Amino acid sequence: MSKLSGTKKKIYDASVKLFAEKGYKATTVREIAKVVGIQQSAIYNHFKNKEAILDEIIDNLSNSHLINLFEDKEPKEIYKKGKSLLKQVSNMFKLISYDTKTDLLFRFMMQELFNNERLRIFYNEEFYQKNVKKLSIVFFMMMQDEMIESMDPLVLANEFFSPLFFYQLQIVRLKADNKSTAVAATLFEKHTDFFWDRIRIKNEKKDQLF
Amino acid sequence: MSKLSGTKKKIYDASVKLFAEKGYKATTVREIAKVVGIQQSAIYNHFKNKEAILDEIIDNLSNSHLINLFEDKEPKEIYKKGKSLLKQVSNMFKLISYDTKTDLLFRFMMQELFNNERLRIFYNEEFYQKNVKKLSIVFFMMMQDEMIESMDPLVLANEFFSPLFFYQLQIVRLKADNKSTAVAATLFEKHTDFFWDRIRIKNEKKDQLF
DNA sequence: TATTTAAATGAACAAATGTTCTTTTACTTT
DNA sequence: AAAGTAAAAGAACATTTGTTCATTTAAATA
Repeated sequence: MSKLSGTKKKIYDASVKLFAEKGYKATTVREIAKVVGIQQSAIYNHFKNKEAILDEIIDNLSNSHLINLFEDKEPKEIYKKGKSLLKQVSNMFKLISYDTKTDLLFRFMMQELFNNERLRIFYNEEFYQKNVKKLSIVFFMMMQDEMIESMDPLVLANEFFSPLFFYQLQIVRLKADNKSTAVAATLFEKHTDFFWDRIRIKNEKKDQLF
Repeated sequence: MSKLSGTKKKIYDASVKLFAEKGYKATTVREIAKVVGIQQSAIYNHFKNKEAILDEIIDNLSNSHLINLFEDKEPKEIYKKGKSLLKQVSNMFKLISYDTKTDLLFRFMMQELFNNERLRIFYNEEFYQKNVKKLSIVFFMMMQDEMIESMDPLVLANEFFSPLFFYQLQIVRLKADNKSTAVAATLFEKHTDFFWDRIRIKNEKKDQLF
């Protein structure tokens, strides 16, 4: 997407912004053109029609940082990091909600989720399933290594994932009203602390001191 | 809302359905009229304009079951119920996502969240803050009664609330594609089990048997 | 029953919107 | 410099959409 002709990229970026802020249906071709600084008819030199812009945005979601919580590293390599790995994942969610590009993509995704089946498929497969499965593999390995308690890894992955998603939604929603996100932002770390502290297998020697 | 003239209620219900399924902007007055079975002009005998329908729906969200997780009971009366109270709250979320009326309201709320400031205020104050605060009071009392471990009650409330919200969104999304919700539905209970088991203060006598 | 009121119809309008087409401009290639 | 190509502008069109209005129909009231 980065190697597009200047104008096409501008149209694309303006559309992401407007679709995220107002929704696809409420955004007009004239508005997009105005943001780019061209005539509405010029848009059709770069995209077949309005829907083609939408399709291209959805196509490119897979390449965004929206979904790469693990930076493409394999579970085997990283599970030993324990809590700091979870901190890292939690931080990725936080970054997504604060980065000015990915937060628009997240908002766009939530905005159009119920209006676009392809987007629901992306959300389910790439954003949710893929990450939760990877998380559950990591948790499974942690269990085998007796770092954390044994239980259904998939349930555990969902329990770790879902608050992060929710807090992310909170941040993006608060930003939509230019409200302070400070309190909500602390919940990312507090979640990881709370979560890890309740699943980790505690050092018995330490415990017996009490 | 129930004591409206027949036609007004029909318009209202059809609008909720269509707004939830396609979004406010994408729904036309002619579509609403078609679902009701009248001419589009007849709608204006009951509502000033299209936006007035939207406003009335938002006004009435406060009266819906969408937000009453506790059935108006006071924390003092209910905190002693412990886990079964959490089960009950968890079940309310599940019911909302399966009830054919409230699931439309929830979908409507998520659909229009970023397009309507009044809706965001409702979401924040009535749906989120109110329930999380009530939850944190309940948790605080449980802590004082030494039923659960001591920690920040508000963090705990968020940790309990957020997965339920997420699973609710999952159900509604899956239903949008007529997919099976069976797996997602089990997560409501598993969340409560997981959560309670990790915060409750365990009976020491029992524990010492091991 | 006669009269008033409310609600539905059918036609129409004005504005908005996606899209197309022709012309003009600007840049690249030979 | 000339020719060719890509992109922008400007005008226009066909639909869609929210809304209005005069007229008819139905229901309630006196």
